[in-house]
Amino acid sequence: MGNLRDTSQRRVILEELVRLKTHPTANELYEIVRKRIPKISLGTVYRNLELLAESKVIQKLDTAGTKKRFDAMTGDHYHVRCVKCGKVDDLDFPFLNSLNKSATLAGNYEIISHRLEFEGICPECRSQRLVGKNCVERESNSG
Amino acid sequence: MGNLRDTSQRRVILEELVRLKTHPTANELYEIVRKRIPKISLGTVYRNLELLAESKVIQKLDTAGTKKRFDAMTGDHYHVRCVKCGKVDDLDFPFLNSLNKSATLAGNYEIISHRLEFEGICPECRSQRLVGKNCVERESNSG
DNA sequence: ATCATTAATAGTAACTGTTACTAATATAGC
DNA sequence: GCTATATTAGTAACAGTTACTATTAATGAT
Repeated sequence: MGNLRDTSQRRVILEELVRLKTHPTANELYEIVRKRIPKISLGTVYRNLELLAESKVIQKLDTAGTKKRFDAMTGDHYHVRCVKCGKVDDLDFPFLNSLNKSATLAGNYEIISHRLEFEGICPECRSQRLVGKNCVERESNSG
Repeated sequence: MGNLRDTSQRRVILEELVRLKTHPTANELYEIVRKRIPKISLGTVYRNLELLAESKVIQKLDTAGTKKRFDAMTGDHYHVRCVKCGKVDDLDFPFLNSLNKSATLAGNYEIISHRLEFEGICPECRSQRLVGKNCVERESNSG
């Protein structure tokens, strides 16, 4: 883990993030880690998530909204966010390596990366719609 | 403008956003509008940007980073952010309408939209690099 | 031009999400 | 076990944003 010391807080933070598939915010992860380390500090969780992202152990998601999210899966891949319940899932979609080159040719920037995120309705919310429940749209309110 | 009253503050906020091509944050726009309305309140700028976005008069950009950005150009189009100087430009790149359908077929979500943003080096920073100046990377520090 | 209604404003307080500070503690290497 | 130092908990501070309320301005009718 590079130059980072092997503290129990850091290990538990990483273990829980690896276990989660929900790309949690720092606050959401903090609530989970607190069950195992009751005296852990929110600042410790924030700091460790940043450190682990800087060390490429995890990935920080620069997604829509004002909260940072984190992902234990560090390879290039896309995400999808449910506009009903707000859940963020991985999307098994081929990575579009050619996009950067195409975009460089299209304009006058030298393109080095892209970020692509999808929005949709997850299977659970889709099945609720079919049943006829009137799910009130919750997320995608950026305020 | 829908049900919105035609106040001078609202008109100036919209005029300046239309004039700008930099997809400014609320604070950046506030500094510009204050030159024309010295007593305008930051809260007024925030509230009007949200109202204008809700009324589809402008577009709110859910881009990377913690600050909201706004764009007077409401049609579907992509943006590119310079990793050197932080500027955000429009990218003249064909809108990938088929992405949503491809993504729906790839997974179990019903995809309804996507957001795609590019990162690169703008012409100005590219030309500085060629001249040999050591530009220290500024943005893309999410802290 | 005036009036009544009501949306909108300025200024301020409060909130959310995040980061910095510092005394104390834990890790790592010897 | 000791020393150096990274890391922590708790707290303060910060950045970005939104809510509150007395006051003001826009609007439509007359």
